[in-house]
Amino acid sequence: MLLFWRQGYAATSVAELTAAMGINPPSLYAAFGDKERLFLEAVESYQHKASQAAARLLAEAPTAKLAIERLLEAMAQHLTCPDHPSGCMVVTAAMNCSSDCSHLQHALAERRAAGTRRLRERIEQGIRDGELPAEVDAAGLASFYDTVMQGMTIQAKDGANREQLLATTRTAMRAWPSVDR
Amino acid sequence: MLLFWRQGYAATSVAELTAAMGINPPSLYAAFGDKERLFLEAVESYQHKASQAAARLLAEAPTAKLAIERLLEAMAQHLTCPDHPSGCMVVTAAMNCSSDCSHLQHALAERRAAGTRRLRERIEQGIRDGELPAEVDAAGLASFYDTVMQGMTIQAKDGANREQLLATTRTAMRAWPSVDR
DNA sequence: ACCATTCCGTACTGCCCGCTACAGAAATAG
DNA sequence: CTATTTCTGTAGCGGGCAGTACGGAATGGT
Repeated sequence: MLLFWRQGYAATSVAELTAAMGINPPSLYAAFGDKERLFLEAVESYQHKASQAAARLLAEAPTAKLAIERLLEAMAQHLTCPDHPSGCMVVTAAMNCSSDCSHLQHALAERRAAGTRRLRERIEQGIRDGELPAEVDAAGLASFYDTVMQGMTIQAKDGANREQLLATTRTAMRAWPSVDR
Repeated sequence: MLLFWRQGYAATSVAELTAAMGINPPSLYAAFGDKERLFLEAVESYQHKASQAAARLLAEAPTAKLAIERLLEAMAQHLTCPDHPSGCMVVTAAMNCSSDCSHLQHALAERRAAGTRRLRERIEQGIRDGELPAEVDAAGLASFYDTVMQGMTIQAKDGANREQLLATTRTAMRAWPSVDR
């Protein structure tokens, strides 16, 4: 998972994977089928924790605004954690793929879309709770904060530190619709 | 350039390049040296137009806020133009690289950093012109709008249309510091 | 203790990669 | 019209890729 995370699907060879796992190619193929299924399992393992944590964050925050804010902050923390590669694996791992693995790109794009959907649902909840005017475009707002988080992945990969990402987070929260707008 | 743009450096083979150019490998190597230098020339050609247009936009806008707003709008237009691959080549083309081409990643990261610098300078100009309070963090604001643009590249690659990106642009402009803040 | 089965390490396959040697064609010069 | 030079197309180089055939070692049931 760490190799795929750091280098992406195509740039990571089976030889690197087997070396990192301390096994030989036949064991890898017996256990996972092929490189592609191993990749999908790695993504699944990555996202299981990440998306559970995000879901809890979104659910437990008292307001939609706080939910988004905490999610952005958690993302800033996650993207710059020194214990693993920087940036979000779901965003970067299948960015440069030739045409023969476009289904991997689509699989990850689908996961990103699912994340946006959860964001939108939390914002819609905020509208129902009266925190936001009914005419607020929940999908557009979710898309905006998703865009910011994906941009933060690029920034993190380019070496931005945590404080810089948190500053971006604070700036992004200024775009939250005010009650009188 | 279009191939590198769509697929990235590593995923584009010399065979594809020669086929697209209608030449044979020896001609390519005689003209460009190797695949890497061809890539750098393609990036240079890409960015020459793009960054000139951006510089003009930034310079000609009457205020810093309008400059950033028009830049974001132009970016939304560029990222979703149907005449070429979606997304920004400088952001995506060397995202997944193995360790042996990390210098290409750094070269593109440097170009991205140069873009952020131009943004910051325009904002600092706005501060000098009294459009913004002196205590505004120009670097942080530039970094924020750069983050949004880079996130828009991911969105465009995931199929977002122009109107969606323009909506994100409008939302991002709400984060612009107001005079009384 | 014996045997069947499962595991694993070596060594390999065919394939495509970036890149190039070389021969024949085209163009230019005398 | 020939000689020389420049270009270009074919065919192939070593090498690394994803994936596998197979023999021997470890395991476990009887």
